[in-house]
Amino acid sequence: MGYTIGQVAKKMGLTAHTLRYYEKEGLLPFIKKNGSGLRVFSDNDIGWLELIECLKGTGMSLKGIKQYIDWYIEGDSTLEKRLEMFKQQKVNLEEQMLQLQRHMEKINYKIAYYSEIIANGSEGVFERNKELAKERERLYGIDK
Amino acid sequence: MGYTIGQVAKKMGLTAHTLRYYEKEGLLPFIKKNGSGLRVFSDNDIGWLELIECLKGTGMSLKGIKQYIDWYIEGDSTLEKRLEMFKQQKVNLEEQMLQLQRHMEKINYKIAYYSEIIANGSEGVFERNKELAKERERLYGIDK
DNA sequence: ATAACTTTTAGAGTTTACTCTAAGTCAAGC
DNA sequence: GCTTGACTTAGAGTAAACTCTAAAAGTTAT
Repeated sequence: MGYTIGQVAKKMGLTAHTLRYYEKEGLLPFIKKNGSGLRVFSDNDIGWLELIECLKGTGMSLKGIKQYIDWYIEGDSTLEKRLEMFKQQKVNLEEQMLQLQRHMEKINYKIAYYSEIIANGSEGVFERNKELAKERERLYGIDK
Repeated sequence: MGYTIGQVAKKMGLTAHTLRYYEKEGLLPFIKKNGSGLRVFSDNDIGWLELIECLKGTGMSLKGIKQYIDWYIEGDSTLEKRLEMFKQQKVNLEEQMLQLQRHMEKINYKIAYYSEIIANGSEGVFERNKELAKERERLYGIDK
């Protein structure tokens, strides 16, 4: 129920430096310190870190995350703002997922292309492999 | 078939500054210049930019992208390396997509949570809304 | 209680990917 | 021919997110 900065860093895949940096930037305003000045992280703090990870991982800047935390601290008068923020983040996320799917198609094509020419040479590759030619046409006009 | 830097910037959603920067970093080694020193972008260059967009959008650094381009220029001896790179990028991409799905669950929960308490207040929210309580339990232990 | 390790602070430094400036050249419309 | 806007270069500046340093103090294992 009380963790050191090193334990949390390990658990969350961050460094202690980064955790101190986050705190300095106002992203971890609830962390307590013990009598000797050492940080004591609670499960609640871990929860905040997981939310930070989620928002950062969906493209929000630390500044944007801080805005959310400031709204949270401000209290119930900011409930709509916070809801709106998550709704917007959902829209962004949906666009990101579509984008990644498009990137996946391109990368799958590249893998198929390189596998083909490594196996059978690049001469007449699109005459030989019609599937590849079709996919190439669908994705580009010319391969790179 | 020949575009100015401004036309390409607009088309690709970048700035002319960024395109010059990419060229300086070795990411666009095939761009020609006309008699007066102005860059003339071809469809092939656009294709390279689309590949750069794909690799960048799947988390590769410009340095990593340059490595691929250098391998491409080096020729057939690097075919396996290039294939391996795309395979690795696919693995990364699959992990990213899973990650985004997990983030989506969290964000959907937050939207449901805020919608609920904006509509009906925060007192006894989890006693009132069992669906929410269940989802909360699944995702956390405690809400933030 | 001593050695080895972790944490503390303020502040400086680094990396990545742009982003802008200045001074000049080029191109298109009137 | 002139104006307006786009383009050129080298190089400086910026923003975000860390990342590290140094010196001191706290903690843990033997």
